[in-house]
Amino acid sequence: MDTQSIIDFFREKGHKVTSQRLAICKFILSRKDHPTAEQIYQKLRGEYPTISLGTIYKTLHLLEELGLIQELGFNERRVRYDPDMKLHINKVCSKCGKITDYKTENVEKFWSAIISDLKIKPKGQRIDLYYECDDCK
Amino acid sequence: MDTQSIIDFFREKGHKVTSQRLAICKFILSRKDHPTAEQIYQKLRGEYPTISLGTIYKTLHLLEELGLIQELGFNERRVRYDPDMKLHINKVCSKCGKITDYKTENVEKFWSAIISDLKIKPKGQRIDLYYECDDCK
DNA sequence: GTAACTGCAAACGCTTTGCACTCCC
DNA sequence: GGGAGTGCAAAGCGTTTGCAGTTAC
Repeated sequence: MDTQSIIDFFREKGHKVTSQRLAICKFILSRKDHPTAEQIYQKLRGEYPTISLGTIYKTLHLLEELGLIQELGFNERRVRYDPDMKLHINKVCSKCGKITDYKTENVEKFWSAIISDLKIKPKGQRIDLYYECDDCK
Repeated sequence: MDTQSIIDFFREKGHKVTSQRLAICKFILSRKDHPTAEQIYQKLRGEYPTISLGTIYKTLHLLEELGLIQELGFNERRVRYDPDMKLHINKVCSKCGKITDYKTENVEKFWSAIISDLKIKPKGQRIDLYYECDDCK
């Protein structure tokens, strides 16, 4: 999603476009490591010295409402934000907490088999696989 | 897991058996609705009027360490506790938050195909499927 | 007897909220 | 110009921690 598409998207949905909102949105959508609000804050306060955690949270909630990101509660206290709304597996290292996304055709195939078994309309999903990553072995 | 097995299990692992610990353990292991610490507290304080939330949390952490239960962070603030450590899908209503477990042979096949693709030793998993339950439709 | 466990209350830390100020549109 | 958005600080709230008293073994 490029900058102009994001701007158009907000306006279509009736939300104003501010530089903070745009920066948070561009940042989270480009990340694959499921950052926390604090990490986003630390990263953006260089360019936007007056940005506040409150604004980060409000923007993230807006993005979730609009269906652009997903909140993932892991068993740390903090929530992480995942910009990938499509079917994928979060490979989570149970020691260091590092998260890597994983996708294959097999995931798609087997998931759709399960969905059709269940006869329900899925609204989303979240699949975690816990393991020990190479660095922690 | 019956009462005697729980007692034996604690002793084998070198932990003392107290009436509080036993009650918490029996309660959570029998539940399929992934209760929160507060719900466990409210339920048990009838029989154990002096039991404290601190004890509930300490016991739940012990049970997790021992591999008897799993902590599930959903996007509420509270953590839920799931006594089913085996492969299953948490069907989560995205409106009311109700959770139902689901298991089939297809789920097993789905997961083992993915595991063998990935060539890693899984240490656990967590699969959520979000939908709208009948009551919320 | 003593080390582990409990209960209480205070501390913690992430997240939310309220409100005056600002800035898109 | 007006209402949505921001920034700040305080409040909220689930969870953790410390410690004195208690209990299992």
